[in-house]
Amino acid sequence: MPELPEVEVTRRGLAPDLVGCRLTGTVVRNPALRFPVTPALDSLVGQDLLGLGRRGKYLLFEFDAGSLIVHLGMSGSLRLLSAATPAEKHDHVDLVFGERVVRLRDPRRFGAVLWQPGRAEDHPLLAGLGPEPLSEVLDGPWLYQATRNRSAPIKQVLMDARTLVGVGNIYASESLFRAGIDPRTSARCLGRVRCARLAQAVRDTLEAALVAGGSTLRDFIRSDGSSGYFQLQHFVYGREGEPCRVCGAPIRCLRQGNRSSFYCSRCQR
DNA sequence: CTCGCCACCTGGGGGC
DNA sequence: TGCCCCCAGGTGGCGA
Repeated sequence: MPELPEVEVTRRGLAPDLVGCRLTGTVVRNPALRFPVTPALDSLVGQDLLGLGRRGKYLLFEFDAGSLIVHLGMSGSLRLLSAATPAEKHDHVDLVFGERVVRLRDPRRFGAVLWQPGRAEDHPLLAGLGPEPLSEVLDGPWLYQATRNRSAPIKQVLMDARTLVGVGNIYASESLFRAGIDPRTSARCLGRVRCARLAQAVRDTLEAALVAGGSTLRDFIRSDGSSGYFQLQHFVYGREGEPCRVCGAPIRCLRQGNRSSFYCSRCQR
């Protein structure tokens, strides 16, 4: 489900209403997410939320003693609701802030809710992550250097969080289309020019998706319950057989690492 | 190291 | 209708 734009849209939707508020309760209806939900969420009750951060696709609820790390997996969403709203199926975890509640819904239960004392970046899941794609770091020279000893297809290297965080299956396909690069190209075969084009394409794609509120295909909804609409602007993702928006050739689909990759064989070489 | 593949889990859609 | 198989936005962990 959520890639960087969807997670960031969620963060921006929640932060203005929650930062500075006191956590007054927690509810764990089903702790069996990808990892067991951190026991004793209760110990956070009474603490003030100092900030709501993000690292890659992880949301960081920052308290004085550490951070509650939340990952939305494939099908997770966080909504801000009245605390009186009845929970429904797949509503696994609540963070209650007085009259309001942040509710995690995650049908597939690939998400995670983990407590990390101290600095969130010290958590083992976050420690090995690559740089943020919307930071100053991502540019042509950096991408060129980062791909030199990577023989895997560029699509899979883009989706590897140790290379770069935040780019998942949708935005990898979309970024490669915008850069005019075939997703099967070995990463190390990209020259400086194509690396520069791809770095810019990743930034442009993620920023355009952010502006559109992310992509809503199945499960993703914003914290206020509304949908993102970037899916209406997808050039290739989910468009197999439909005409390329640039050249009209039919969009093709192939499997890479057991994931679908969509591309235009005329625009991408 | 890196790569390629499997696993986790539920639900929706298509084909028969 | 019902059943079965495939597919889905992520990513840790395994063996090669």
